[in-house]
Amino acid sequence: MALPKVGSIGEYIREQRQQAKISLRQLAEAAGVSNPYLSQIERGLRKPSAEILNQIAKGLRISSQVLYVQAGLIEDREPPSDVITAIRADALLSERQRQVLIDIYESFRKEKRAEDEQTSQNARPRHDSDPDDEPLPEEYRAALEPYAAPSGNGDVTQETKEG
Amino acid sequence: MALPKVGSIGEYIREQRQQAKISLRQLAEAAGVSNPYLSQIERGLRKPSAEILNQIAKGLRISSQVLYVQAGLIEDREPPSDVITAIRADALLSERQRQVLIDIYESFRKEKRAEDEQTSQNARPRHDSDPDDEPLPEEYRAALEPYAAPSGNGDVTQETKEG
DNA sequence: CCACCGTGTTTGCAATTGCAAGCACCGCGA
DNA sequence: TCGCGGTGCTTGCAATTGCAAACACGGTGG
Repeated sequence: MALPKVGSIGEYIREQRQQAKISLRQLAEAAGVSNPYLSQIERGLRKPSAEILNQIAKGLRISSQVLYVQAGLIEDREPPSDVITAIRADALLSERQRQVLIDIYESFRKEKRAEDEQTSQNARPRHDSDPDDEPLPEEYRAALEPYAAPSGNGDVTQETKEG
Repeated sequence: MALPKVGSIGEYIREQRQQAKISLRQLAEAAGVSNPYLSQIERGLRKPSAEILNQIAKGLRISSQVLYVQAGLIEDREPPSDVITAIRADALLSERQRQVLIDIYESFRKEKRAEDEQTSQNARPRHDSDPDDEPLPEEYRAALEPYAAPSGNGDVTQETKEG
């Protein structure tokens, strides 16, 4: 199962909510669902329907599709094997944004390739979870600078941005 | 709400099925749902969950997103956001890199939307979700703050690294 | 004629969603 | 010491999903 567990959708929602710095009740009201239910969803005790998922996405002001993908509901779609192509095809990005995204992506690819060469052709199927293996190199920091969210939503357990 | 107004999704499924020239039972088996339930769905008597919808889409060999749109679950003018899908499907990225890329992409989208609203308020595609929803709660300002400062200088594009 | 196989539909019922009400805990001010 | 408002969590319960079993109707052929 390459698709994420159902529980991960809850974690993802919670991460997004905490990142937005809003309380569970606030999001519940914004999304139009009850607070206890949202609590259960976030802890993976309930599997929300698409309708609820959609409302939560609205409440979080994020794409519904992101949540659907997280929930494993949109994975069968033919994946554009090319991230670059997808970025270029996205008409909702400005030219500069597109360029930055492609830039970052290529940098990531380069870094990954370097890693790969280091580890030889030792077949490593997945990186699994190496959360803090190594921070992002400086090059990417430059690209991220205007947004300056190094941790993103990846790690909630540790606040890397002190002071 | 004893009468779900999801008739269109059922009709659409039935059309697609008949166009594919397969029986209800065949599609039910291909989709992994029971025949009677599929029958009820096609006649609009039941509102299928996203999971069922996804399986039906698979059985029909059509995009799940099309069904979601038909079901009104992606009514939010979700653009060709294949970028997310592509990023998630790209096995050459580490989990962390994927997260960062998606994060940046979403931030770009948010920023673009804000720009759009600023430039043209008339052509706004009606993003109001609920009447009791506040126009733009302050909470989200806090959420966007680390990424972009709308009030300040929104220009994010800095020459990344390449010349 | 009646059994057989196909179509789609109706009927109960277990399992689940989603919610209202309430619980436990914490920080703050009187 | 209380009360007040905030956080998230637990508990029953109505409403709904989704399915197994059985139904009605039509064609085929022994």
